[in-house]
Amino acid sequence: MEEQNKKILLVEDDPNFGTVLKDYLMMNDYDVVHAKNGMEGFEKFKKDDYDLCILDVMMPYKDGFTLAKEIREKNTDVPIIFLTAKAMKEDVLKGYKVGADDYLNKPFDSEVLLMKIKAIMQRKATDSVADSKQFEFKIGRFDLNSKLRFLKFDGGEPTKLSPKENELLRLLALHENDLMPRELALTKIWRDDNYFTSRSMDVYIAKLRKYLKPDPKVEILNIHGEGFRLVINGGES
Amino acid sequence: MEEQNKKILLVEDDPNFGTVLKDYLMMNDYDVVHAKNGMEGFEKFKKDDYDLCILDVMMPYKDGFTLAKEIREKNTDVPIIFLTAKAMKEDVLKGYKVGADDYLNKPFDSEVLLMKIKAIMQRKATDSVADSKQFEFKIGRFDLNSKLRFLKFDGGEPTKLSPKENELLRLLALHENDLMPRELALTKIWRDDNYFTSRSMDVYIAKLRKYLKPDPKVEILNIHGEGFRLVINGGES
DNA sequence: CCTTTTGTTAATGTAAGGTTAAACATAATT
DNA sequence: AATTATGTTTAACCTTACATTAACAAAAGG
Repeated sequence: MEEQNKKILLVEDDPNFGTVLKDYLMMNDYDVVHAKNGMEGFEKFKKDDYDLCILDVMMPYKDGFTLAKEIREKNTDVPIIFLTAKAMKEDVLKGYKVGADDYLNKPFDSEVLLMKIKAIMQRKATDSVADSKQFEFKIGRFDLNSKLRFLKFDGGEPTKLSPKENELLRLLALHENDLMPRELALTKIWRDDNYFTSRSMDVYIAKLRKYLKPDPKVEILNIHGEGFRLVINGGES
Repeated sequence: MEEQNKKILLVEDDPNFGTVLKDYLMMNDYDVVHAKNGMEGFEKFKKDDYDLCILDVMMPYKDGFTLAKEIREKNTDVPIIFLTAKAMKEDVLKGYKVGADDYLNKPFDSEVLLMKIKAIMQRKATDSVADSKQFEFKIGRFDLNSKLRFLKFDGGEPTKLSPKENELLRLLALHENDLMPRELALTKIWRDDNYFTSRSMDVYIAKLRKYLKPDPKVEILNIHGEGFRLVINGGES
């Protein structure tokens, strides 16, 4: 079986440049979908799964950062590369905060872009081994569907989870019975590790504990200074 | 105990710039080792484990790329950031080929560097599953899980250990039946060897002895002026 | 001895975590 | 446009966990 081509979402409002770049990437064996603006970009993103997003920062109506934020809400993992005309510091910082994987100033060399793409794809390839797209978890008498953000108790009526609640519970479940380091959740979910995000996370731990109360065998334990542990008591006898 | 700081190897031949950068990074809670040239950089790299390498490209004797290649031979995973004065395309490509994680042109904004470092560490944070250090020990009838900081007696209810208790017991277990020098624990755990830390350690030895009391075969013996010895009596007959 | 090192317990101060509510922000609905 | 619902952050206050220090007793070793 030959390798499936990687799928790239390219959002670029300049039609000439966009077309040229699209063709160039396709010549290099990537499947490219080209959106002409932020709106369209988001629509196309929702409709399909992509391995990488290349976003122009300067676009009318909806700029690249805003688009990136929307994309991040739906998918915390997909790599994002920003293209920008100006090398403004604030922009770069803003980009990294939204979770940029890389940053390119126009005009850039297409070969350099290719290398960056390769490097990023490679990184993701190794990461994803551990990451293993997993969306459904059994947590004691609960069922978590992390894609729909539903938490069901004994197969009854599902409780809706907010994005943060959901992500946090998912991370905990991925590390069931094992340590889920604070830092991991903060960098993965909050994308920043400081006093406030840390307190915010504590608030969410409290919320999750409340949700999980119906099953006394399920607990979220704290490991002081390290992180949290989702334990299912009497899980394996 | 607070999170262990990330360790950065900085290889930069310009003493002024290097020192300033080092200080700046240290102010931001990174442990930084500064090497003044490629040779020294490689020596230091071999001697310790680093979470990130920041390499100047233009250096006498051994340039950053060559150094990076050597580093890659020993460690395929450690992230590398290149610093370079010129934004030459060949350089950038060469950098990515050697497995660069990022690339910065001098002069760069220090905040941007910080964000890049954060982003990279974040990426690596997931991988750390593969880190596999030694976390589990059998100590007589006890089981120590040094990751969760648990000490179980006869497979019963685990006792929670504090970070220091845990680290100290782990060090003792690593040297089971053998001398664990005072100095080792003090430098490794307390990061300082003076009267007070030494007394503090004695307090922790007392605590550990209390924990270990249930199994009379397990003892922590003192070797006057030298250190401690964790012995399991009748361990191997 | 008598000085240094170690054993042990208790007191203190600081940092981290638990919890609740208010503030803020954003999207959805009217 | 105004209102309501929803999600998230910030603030406040309280509790628990942890590390250090002090104080005093007991061994060790010259």
